[in-house]
Amino acid sequence: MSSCKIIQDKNDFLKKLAKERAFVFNIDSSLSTEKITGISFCLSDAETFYLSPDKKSLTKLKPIFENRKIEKWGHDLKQSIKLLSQNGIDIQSITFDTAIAAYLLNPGARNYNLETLASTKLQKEFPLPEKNASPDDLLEYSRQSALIIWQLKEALLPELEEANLLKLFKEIELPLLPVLAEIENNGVKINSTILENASKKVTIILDELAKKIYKMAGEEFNLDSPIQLRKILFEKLGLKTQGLGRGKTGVSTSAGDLQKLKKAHPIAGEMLQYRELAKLNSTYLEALPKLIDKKTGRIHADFNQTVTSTGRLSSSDPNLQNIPTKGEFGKVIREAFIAPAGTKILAADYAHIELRIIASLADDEEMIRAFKNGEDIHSQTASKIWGIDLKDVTPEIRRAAKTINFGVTYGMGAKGLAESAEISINEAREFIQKYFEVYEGVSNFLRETKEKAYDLGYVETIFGRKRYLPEIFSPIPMVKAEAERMAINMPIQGTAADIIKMAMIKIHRDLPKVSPRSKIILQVHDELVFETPEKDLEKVAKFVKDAMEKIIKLKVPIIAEMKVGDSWGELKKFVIHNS
DNA sequence: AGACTCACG
DNA sequence: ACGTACGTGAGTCTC
Repeated sequence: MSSCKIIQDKNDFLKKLAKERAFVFNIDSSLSTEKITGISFCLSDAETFYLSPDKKSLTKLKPIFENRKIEKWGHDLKQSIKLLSQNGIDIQSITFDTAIAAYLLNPGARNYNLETLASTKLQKEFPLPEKNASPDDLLEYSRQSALIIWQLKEALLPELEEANLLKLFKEIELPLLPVLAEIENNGVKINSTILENASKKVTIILDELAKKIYKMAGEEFNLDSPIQLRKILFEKLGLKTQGLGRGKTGVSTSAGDLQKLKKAHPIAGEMLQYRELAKLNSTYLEALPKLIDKKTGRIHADFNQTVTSTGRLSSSDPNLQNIPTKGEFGKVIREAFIAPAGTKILAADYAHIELRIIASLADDEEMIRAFKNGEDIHSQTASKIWGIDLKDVTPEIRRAAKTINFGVTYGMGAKGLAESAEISINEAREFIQKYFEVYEGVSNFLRETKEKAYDLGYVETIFGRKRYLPEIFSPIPMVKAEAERMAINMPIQGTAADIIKMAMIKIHRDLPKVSPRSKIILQVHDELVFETPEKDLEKVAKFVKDAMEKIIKLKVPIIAEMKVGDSWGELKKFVIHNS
């Protein structure tokens, strides 16, 4: 590693940089202040340079970073894009990100930091600096990391080509990077008073529930401790544990199992209420107000691009993809996600996207006809499975059909269906059998997908995103069955992820022309959320709906449902008028 | 650090 | 006889 050359003079370096065809850069920043503390570079002849940026050098860097003819390579560049953007630099032509490349090559790895990649891809030890490292050591580490990134890029590019992942990389994942950076920089406005008031109410209810439960238990205990609850339920109160789930430490007290205990003892119902409210209070009502950024007054979550095995995004710090939707207080929490004065929240949801993808991938005649028909898909499924008229489908029957439609995308078994649809295992077996008679193409598709996983060791989406499943060759039936379910689910969930990512890229590119002040603020797997000036609502809704529905042509129509409101919690269907 | 539980799609 | 529906992230308890 000592072979790399070092440029000494800043102006010489900037002149040289401007003439490069491509370079690696790596930004160091302070975690607390989010300020750029240094930028290391690696140039074409393995020369490295470390820049302590001041106003002047950032000004000189701007035209270089914004020059579309100079390619920029880096590692985990989203944070860098955000930092540059906050300094008025709109970076162009990012053509390699080593973290994303490594993720596409093996999306199950979970860890794509430089230290790990240097070891696995370059057989090099590149340890993190010691805790008591000197400033010189840190500078040297930063410079070395730029060189490592260059070498990783050289190693990963042919691997992407070999695995046929280059198109996915260039056309979806890299263009998505600045979209995610912008979503994170945009953030979402929160009315913390709504959350604080709701938390006060919930705390009072929780106190009352606690008193009730202590009385029923005959003693006080920690309601948040599953172990203590287990002792109360099964030792002190002597409730039967038959038919209940088991974990590694004993009988489960999960919501599903408490539900089964409701008939045996009223304490179960009270615990269910306690759990529901305690969850909302600690995870959302109390937590979210603390995460409002003092500078922007908004919450800026992370949208992670290299986490999931299927190609979905994930969200963290905080997770804005699991904000409650159900119940009285669930609605209140969403009502705290507000649109600033003069704007509205606009939400666009793909309707039954995964089921449409199955219909298309499986080329299932019956399911394709159902979607083309435009009627409610679950009712149609119910009508066909039970051979009854559409008008005779009761809500109960429809609910069962909905469960089975969902279950198909997960590779369900009779037992799982029986549990979640609250029917007997025999009934579940019968439903599944009839389902595969009605949707024969789906049945064949699921079988072929498992066979493909076994032949190739991986499965893939329509865009060639791959998930490797070595467990499919396991001699242990349970391990193999698990891999088969993952094999079934990934092409469906992953294709949906590909599709919404493509839509996000198109929308991000063209939205400023339609409505320069509109912002993408959230992505929740099949939903995009925008903040839009009221006067632009009609044209933005029209543009977004059109972009989402036409981003790819399947064998069935793709439908995006539009909603609008003053907050994420009070959205009403938005009807687009014909022009 | 791991287990449990539960919020979302 | 049995542990079986996919993908996440976070708060809390326990050791």
